[in-house]
Amino acid sequence: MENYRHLFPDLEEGLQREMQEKGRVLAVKAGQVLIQSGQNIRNTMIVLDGLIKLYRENDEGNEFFMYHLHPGDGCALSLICDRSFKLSSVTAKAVADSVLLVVPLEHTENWMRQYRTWYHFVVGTYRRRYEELLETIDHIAFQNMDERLEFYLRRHRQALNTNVLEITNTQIAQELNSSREVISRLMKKLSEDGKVRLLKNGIEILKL
Amino acid sequence: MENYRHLFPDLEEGLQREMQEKGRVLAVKAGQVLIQSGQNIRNTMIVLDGLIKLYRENDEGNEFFMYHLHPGDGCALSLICDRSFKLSSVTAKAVADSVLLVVPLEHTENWMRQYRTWYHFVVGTYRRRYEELLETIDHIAFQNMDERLEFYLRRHRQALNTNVLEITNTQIAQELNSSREVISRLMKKLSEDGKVRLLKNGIEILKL
DNA sequence: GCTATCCTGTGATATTTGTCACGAAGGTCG
DNA sequence: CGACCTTCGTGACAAATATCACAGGATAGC
Repeated sequence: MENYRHLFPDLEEGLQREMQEKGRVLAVKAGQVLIQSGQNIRNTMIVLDGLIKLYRENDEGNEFFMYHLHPGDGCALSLICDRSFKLSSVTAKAVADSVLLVVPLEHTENWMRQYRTWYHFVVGTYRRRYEELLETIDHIAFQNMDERLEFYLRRHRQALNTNVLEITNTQIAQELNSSREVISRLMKKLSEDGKVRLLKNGIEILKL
Repeated sequence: MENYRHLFPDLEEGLQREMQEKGRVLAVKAGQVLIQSGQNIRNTMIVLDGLIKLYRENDEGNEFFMYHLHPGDGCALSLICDRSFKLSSVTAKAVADSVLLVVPLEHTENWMRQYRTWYHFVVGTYRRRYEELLETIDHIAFQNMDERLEFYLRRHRQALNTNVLEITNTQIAQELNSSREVISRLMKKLSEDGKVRLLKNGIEILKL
């Protein structure tokens, strides 16, 4: 945890110490599922390193990409659980090898009243995620697949900080709840427009 | 405010007094717009009476129904604003004549640390709205228009607590970001299936 | 009663997206 | 090398939804 203090410049000294004492550092492998849909939440999770992806899932096994969590981000759903240990309705999966700080919920509720900076952290987290969800709704509600695909690519380029995304059309189709063929065709169009280049095992983003 | 105490059985005595002192009671007419997209938020709003509808809007004037606020509900976006006075990205409109409690943000941040019950109130509010948004995403992402329409009708019957909705197809189409004709056709189907009855100025929900 | 307006119903058609079928390219492993 | 797997591209088709055009009914205001 000491190595990660730079991620939380706004959190006060005492709080940082408590995070170190009460929290457990957990390393996870790329691809590992952290929270399964329908599982109880008993811990707050904060990303220290790596990258986490959050999905919404439904009964029939369809999934839908919500947003990424970067180092310094907390998982909104697990930050405030109101003691009721509600069921989680999303799936969190590590995109890259990642490191998490796991803190039992009983501590974080105390921090909420004890540390003004923690309150700001939680409030900021929730608000950002809420607005990110709103943005997602905008896209599904108002836009066509081609625009949504471009947005998806931009988002992923930014999150992974690379112009080359090693990802299959099948995977994209799943996360946008579309079908491989549709993505394939749209991708061809993007390529013809010079917006991306199709590599043999991924996509290079040229200008989006 | 005294008349509305029963709405907040969980809020502690001192807090209720402060709400009464610091808050301003505001009556609004049905149809009135409370928060316009892009407007600054400087006050927390809590619904005391009536019914408020929240919409997401985009640049081209399309709107999309998000959820209702009932008496006792706080407006999530305005509850925690993190002092940054961010722009609001939604529109709130009174469905019926309504009464609101308006509290300047500087007070509510203090309450957050001072009153444990306020903290729970805010946390609960945010979480519920967050999950409501998730549910909305499920519907747009995974379901067809007919299912979404049924869900819309159920939601409105529940919110308005009546089986007769005085609402036009045009209005529904807007809120689902569809078109009047589509709603008209689907409504006919619902009627043929005996799920609704089409009245001359509204819809009676029979079994949904 | 006349006109303007709003809401509705409906056919025809276009667009978007999903589904099915199939073949090609590349990779892995025995 | 050959069997197998995954991925991709693509044509043909189906389904869902949007759009256009138009007509009828209700209602408010004059």
